[in-house]
Amino acid sequence: MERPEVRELVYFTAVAEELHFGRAAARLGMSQPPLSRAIQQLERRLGVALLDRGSRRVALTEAGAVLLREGRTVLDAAAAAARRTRRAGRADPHLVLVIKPGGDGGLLPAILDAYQAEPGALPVELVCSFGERELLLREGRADAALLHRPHPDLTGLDTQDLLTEPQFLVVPRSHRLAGRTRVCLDDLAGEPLPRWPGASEGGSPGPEVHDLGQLLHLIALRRMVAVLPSSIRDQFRDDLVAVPVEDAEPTTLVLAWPEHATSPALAAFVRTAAAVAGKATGTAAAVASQATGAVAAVAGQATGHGG
Amino acid sequence: MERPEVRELVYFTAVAEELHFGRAAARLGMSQPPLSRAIQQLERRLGVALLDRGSRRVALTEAGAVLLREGRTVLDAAAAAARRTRRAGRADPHLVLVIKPGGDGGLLPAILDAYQAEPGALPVELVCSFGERELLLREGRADAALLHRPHPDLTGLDTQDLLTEPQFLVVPRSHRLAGRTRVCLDDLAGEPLPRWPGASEGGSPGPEVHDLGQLLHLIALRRMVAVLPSSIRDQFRDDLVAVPVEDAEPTTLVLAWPEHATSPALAAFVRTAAAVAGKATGTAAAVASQATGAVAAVAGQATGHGG
DNA sequence: CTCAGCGATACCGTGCGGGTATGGAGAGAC
DNA sequence: GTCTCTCCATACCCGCACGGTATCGCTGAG
Repeated sequence: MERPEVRELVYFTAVAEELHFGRAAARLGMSQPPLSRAIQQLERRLGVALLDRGSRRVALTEAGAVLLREGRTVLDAAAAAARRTRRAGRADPHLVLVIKPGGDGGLLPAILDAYQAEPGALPVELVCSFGERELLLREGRADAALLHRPHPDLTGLDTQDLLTEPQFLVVPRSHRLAGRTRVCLDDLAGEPLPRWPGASEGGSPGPEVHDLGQLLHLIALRRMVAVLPSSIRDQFRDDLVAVPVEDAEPTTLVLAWPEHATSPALAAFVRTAAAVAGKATGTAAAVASQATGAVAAVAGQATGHGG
Repeated sequence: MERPEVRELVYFTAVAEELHFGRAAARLGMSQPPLSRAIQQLERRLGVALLDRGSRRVALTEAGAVLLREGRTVLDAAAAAARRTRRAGRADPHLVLVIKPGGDGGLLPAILDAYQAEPGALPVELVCSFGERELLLREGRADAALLHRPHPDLTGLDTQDLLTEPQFLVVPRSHRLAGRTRVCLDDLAGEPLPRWPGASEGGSPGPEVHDLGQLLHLIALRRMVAVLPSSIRDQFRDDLVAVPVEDAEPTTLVLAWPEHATSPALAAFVRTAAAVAGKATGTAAAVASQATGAVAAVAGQATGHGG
């Protein structure tokens, strides 16, 4: 089979990113010759040239570009494997749920209460993060996350829809649009929109925002406006108003977890969340509809904890 | 970060599968003591017990079960990385397309012709496989595959719909259902259905089938019947007839490829296939609709080949 | 009680990963 | 042209860790 070793992939990734053996060696905390040798050995074992060595310039070959991309996924998978294994071995089993503060659609208290009432429920540790929430799942740092669809990249994750909400424009009372009964997206031309860490860089050049309080504060200060799900109004300050955005497509709150997860505790949590959301919205028919295979399959197993 | 090494994961996987150090060591072609040590070292580095060693019985801990599952994905990713890299470095760049013989909906000749007319088109190598076609993609052995939706597991793959067809029951002329103008699935109770390698084991206990000719032959011999997409009738023998199955949901022929693929040649192939399929079915609107992000993103790049 | 099975431990050799010193080839300065 | 600087490859050496053999210790079966 002739698989590359993790260490070799780390080395190659460093060189491929730096395009410079000396700097890569420094980054790896080693000297340059063994690094050169390791790359040569990797090339020999794969039977493929990975780098074009001009004496003044190092460049990736086609194969090298492929290995850089594929190797990163291997390294990510290995790191996630280590983290998930360690967490599964903890003496105090618990579920880690990552949320966007204020982004729970008001459902979270009911979900947590209902889950804690389940037999064999584990303590749920909440982690707040504005951006990169799905990254925490992929890295094995969390068991589940509350996200919003449409979402840039849900590959590798399974999901359960919880709640679909219309979107509202949030502005200070004194804003030119505050009196409108509805607006459309074109009305927002020129308005500064929030930008959270990790989100679309090129998009809106507004200030970077890290939590909901800060966001609402900045809106109140007329530094920006935002388009948010309707449930955000539960957490409103007196000086803000929400106006329906008629041509913004509704957003769906989804519970997401790493695909192929097998933890019974996670399965119970997903089931509970779907049931609570279904009860809250009355669409009981949709409940437990779409929780994807792996977790559904283990729903019957005995006990276990977050992995 | 403390990532496990590939070699350690291979060792652990062997022990976890055998639940026996001696047999695992034999399978790995080594002796038992270094294997024991390696597992101990892995456990020390992860800070987690992976195995319960009863003196007569070895069992997986919770953490061990997690690492077994996660480790397999790491090993698969590493093997796929090696294969894709090797293939990208081949002197004769080409695309590998895996098809089910007879399962191309009649579109394949037109797609191949149109693709070869594209600037920078690579030779396309066809690989025929009845079962496990998506496995070849995941393993890095092929660049693209023709599959049918609904499909058991498309995770990790991007897809482009090509053609949606109603399904027909295929029976010999002398069959009791041959004269019907339509049937429904209930009519098939008791009929032996084909079983292809890798497909649902528990399902239909019919003979195992490896290619289309064999399948049609077996149907003609009254050893089985099959429900197949309508385009199958292009390849019919005189002694078979096709009857519409009114309650079988239509099947969609999809072109699938590993997600995050970046080969421009593959992007061109996907574009061409979508265009040909759109032209054939008249639904030009759907063309290039849904070819997912990564490949679409590289459609503009210069040249390259199958990775 | 004895024996057999199996994993852990002890000990040893060698191969490989990593270090230092040096070579050699291309690009730029003059 | 040649001098020099940069940067990767080669040569050589060392220590460790991986793998092998021998043996121990535990435990369950008879």
